[in-house]
Amino acid sequence: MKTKQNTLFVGSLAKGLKLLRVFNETNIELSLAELVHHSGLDKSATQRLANTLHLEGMLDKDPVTKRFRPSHAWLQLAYTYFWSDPLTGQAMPSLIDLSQKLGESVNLTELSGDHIIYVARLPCKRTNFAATVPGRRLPALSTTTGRAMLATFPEDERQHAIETWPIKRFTPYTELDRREIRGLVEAAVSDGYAIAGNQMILNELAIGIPIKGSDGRAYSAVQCSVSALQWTPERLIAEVLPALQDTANSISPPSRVPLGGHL
Amino acid sequence: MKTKQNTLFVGSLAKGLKLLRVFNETNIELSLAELVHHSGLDKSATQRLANTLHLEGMLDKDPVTKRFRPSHAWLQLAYTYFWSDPLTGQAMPSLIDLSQKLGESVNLTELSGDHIIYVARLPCKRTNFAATVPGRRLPALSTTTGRAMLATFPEDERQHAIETWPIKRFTPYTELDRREIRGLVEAAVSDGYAIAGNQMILNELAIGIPIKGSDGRAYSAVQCSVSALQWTPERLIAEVLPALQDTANSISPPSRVPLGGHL
DNA sequence: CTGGAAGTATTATATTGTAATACTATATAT
DNA sequence: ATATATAGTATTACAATATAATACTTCCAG
Repeated sequence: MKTKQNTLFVGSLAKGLKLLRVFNETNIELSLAELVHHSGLDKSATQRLANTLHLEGMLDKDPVTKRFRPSHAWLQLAYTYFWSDPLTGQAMPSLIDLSQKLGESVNLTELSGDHIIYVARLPCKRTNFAATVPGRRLPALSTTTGRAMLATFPEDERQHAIETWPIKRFTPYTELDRREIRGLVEAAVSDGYAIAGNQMILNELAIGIPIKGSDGRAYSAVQCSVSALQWTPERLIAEVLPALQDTANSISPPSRVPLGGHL
Repeated sequence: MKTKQNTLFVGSLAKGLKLLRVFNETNIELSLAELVHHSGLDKSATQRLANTLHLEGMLDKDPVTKRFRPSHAWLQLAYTYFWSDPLTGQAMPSLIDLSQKLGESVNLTELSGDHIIYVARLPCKRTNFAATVPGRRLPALSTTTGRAMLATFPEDERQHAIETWPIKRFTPYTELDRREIRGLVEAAVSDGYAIAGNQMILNELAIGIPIKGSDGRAYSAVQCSVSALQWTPERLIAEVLPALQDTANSISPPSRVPLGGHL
């Protein structure tokens, strides 16, 4: 390993993790050769590392096609994560109540560097697969919860984030203009919530509100997303916002140091 | 590394993974010393490996207490798992419909060696935290879905499993007698479903049915769990079973080689 | 203020992972 | 069918890398 020339850095471990990270929405199942290609590691290293990951139960290997794919262990790690995150345990009951009360999809997100990550998802209507499973990471500036959390930050941090944090197009209507985004975040500052439509998915309308800590800053948020075909922003604010606020208030976030955003 | 003296085995990677696996429901956050203690690795190795995991974003480190805990990356891995598992995408819409229709909690499990693992959970009522998040692994013989899946296996495999697979006590009522379990599995063979109460959680009643592949064997199952205070087994069978069966039938499991059970 | 425990840093050493290469099996084309 | 290519698997000599011992630093508790 040439980078991180540090005696406290174990290159082999880092390379193994790199192999895990090659898998994603599109790379669902990979052959050794594909693993080599996507990881940038050489054939020998990939062979040994992938084999180790397989023996250790981190990768399943199809005995006939010889292709590797994520194992159940990946799910188990998430289970452990949920236990380690005090917020999830705190929030879960309220979120269930909320989703039952509204009959609409409810989500819990956390700030993860300059992204948000979905921690808990309670889908009530058929949607996008991506919108039904936890663990998705999205650019904070492109999401209602990201903007709602950012709105709780001091002026200077907020401005810096608006100027530098990443944005990505998901639909033809995804907001890409940072001046517009500034306006939306500032609106969230005064309103206490952020609302948006068609940002991630077409015909989706979402409203997000921050879960503030004792210092007034939010590192997590609750969101409700509904179909734009059946709802209007006005109705969302009138009918959903109050319940959402009750829920957010019922969750007292454990005070913790904010987390970095890797992987 | 003394074990696995194989040139295709990278010990450092395995040790790093071992460190990850030290975290669980109870070991939520660990100091370096605790990591040493639980992993069995020496101080130097633990130091280097934990540091690497931290630098690679797999472990968060509290800058003040210096303690390590699972990072958001653990959730992201689960997200990738969900994409890699064709069953999840296939089943999700039907499961959402089912949970909405019943107004009760619905779960999707897969066989993972001699355990089952919860892949998707759609909680509709407040419960145990453990019953609301995916990734939990339980001894197959102790669960309705495990028994329902096992019931689709040929006689000899079924018997072998009943005699050898692990069992664990969760409540004072958890069935521990393998002869009783045999009876329950055989009932599932003729009924096509398994039902049980108070096995994992007190006052919980659950019914599970297999999702059979083209060969007649099931490696996944759908389950519905309700409160024993409001339901009787009879009512569960009368009112829930038909919908559950429709759901299971609507899910055609992708034919795949069954998976091992590691971690 | 002192002692001890926990975290961090350094270094000489050889164990471990490496990369090159050879082997085998499977698939595709002629 | 046979040849050719492509992918997966196995082996080995070598040295780079991870190691373990040790020393340093920091932070509490007594």
